[in-house]
Amino acid sequence: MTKIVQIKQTRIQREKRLLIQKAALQVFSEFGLRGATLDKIAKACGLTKPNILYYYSSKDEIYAEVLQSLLEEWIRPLKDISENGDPLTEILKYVQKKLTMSKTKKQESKLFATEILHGAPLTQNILAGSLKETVDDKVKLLNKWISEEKIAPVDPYHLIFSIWSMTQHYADFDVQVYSLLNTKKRSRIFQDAEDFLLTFFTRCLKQN
Amino acid sequence: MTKIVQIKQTRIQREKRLLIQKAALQVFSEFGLRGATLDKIAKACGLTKPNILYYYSSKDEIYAEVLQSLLEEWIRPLKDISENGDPLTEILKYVQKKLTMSKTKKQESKLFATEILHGAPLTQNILAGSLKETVDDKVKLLNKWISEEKIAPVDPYHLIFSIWSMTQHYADFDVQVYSLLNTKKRSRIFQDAEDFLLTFFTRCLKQN
DNA sequence: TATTTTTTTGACCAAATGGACAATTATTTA
DNA sequence: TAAATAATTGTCCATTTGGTCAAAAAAATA
Repeated sequence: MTKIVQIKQTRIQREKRLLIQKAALQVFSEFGLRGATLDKIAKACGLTKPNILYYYSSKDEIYAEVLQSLLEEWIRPLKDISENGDPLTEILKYVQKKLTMSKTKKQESKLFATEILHGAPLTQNILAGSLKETVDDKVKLLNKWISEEKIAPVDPYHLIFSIWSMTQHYADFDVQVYSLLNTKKRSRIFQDAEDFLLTFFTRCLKQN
Repeated sequence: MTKIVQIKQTRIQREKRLLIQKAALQVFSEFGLRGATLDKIAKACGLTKPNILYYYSSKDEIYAEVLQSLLEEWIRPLKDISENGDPLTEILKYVQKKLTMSKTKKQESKLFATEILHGAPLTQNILAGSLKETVDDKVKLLNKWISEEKIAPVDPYHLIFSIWSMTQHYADFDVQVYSLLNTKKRSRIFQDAEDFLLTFFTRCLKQN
């Protein structure tokens, strides 16, 4: 008795899986893991529920895959902080990159936030694993810059947390941010945010 | 035909409603509105499901009440920023207060975050109403301080956002924060965070 | 084009869940 | 303490939802 295992994905499989992932991201980020239903995902991508379950064996599997690919993207820009560039410039570039992600990847940011907020059941190992490695690495670099007096002394862990929190705020809490600004300021949220953040971190990190 | 309407709450009603609220906060903050079930809330407070529904007519009503009381608490400290105190000191005091709330009211912070993250369906009117009023009021004050050159110039809206995001981060993303710190630093998160934030805002706002 | 393989779907199922309700028990009040 | 009111619970129900399955349709392949 041999079970035939399909190795290579067909064109249709590639297309449909992507289609499902996109719809799932949308639905999961709006409703969370438990609030999202297969029917909603099905509707969002124009497939039937059993059809979705032909490509993924369960709702949780879809969630896990969406989350996985999102996490890699989320970690990446941190790695780009380079030992060779000008310290302040490198940090400001990172801030800018994260802010841009909040603008262009709002759904991803919200889904990630929801996952962490609820205890990161599927993400904990990644947080404590590859993310921690990268963070520890950059913390060392920041400490080096501090000891060389290239940036003002700060706790590098908390500096990283502050960058994450301030930039992601514009994605995760967009509803609140919008509610509090008038129409004029609403239209230039991201410019204003960028100006603010760059000024802020410059004042805080510049050596004088 | 007269329907008898009970005006005054009995002792038992007061006690049990509070009991339910506490349990509900716990369950809602962990699982979100949709992930939370009446059974979980019932278990958490040692009552039966029908008994809970004797005090609240639906799960949504419990959620609304928990959220309502949480929101008032959430807005309050902002109002305390006083025109009369020293500007920088007033702002730093607010930062400290918010950070303390992240430490002592973690569940509340998480529930609030989840609500906003998912579009603030029950909160939007409060955000655009009484919160916006308070924020606008403090923005004026900050602008006044800036024009008087008592603090360095910044966009006051984004300054407020930055305080919220950085302080709440320690409650909402606690799992991530913990995962990334080693044991030693873990035990003094809130001291380190406070040092960091006070240094940070001082450097950013001090007039020189 | 005939055959095989992949894809799609309608119908169905079991578990979970919000909620109703009548009957019972406990507490207040007269 | 008797009557009235409040509180509690076991049982039940309808809906939602994740998931199954066999049959039909479509696509790929020989």
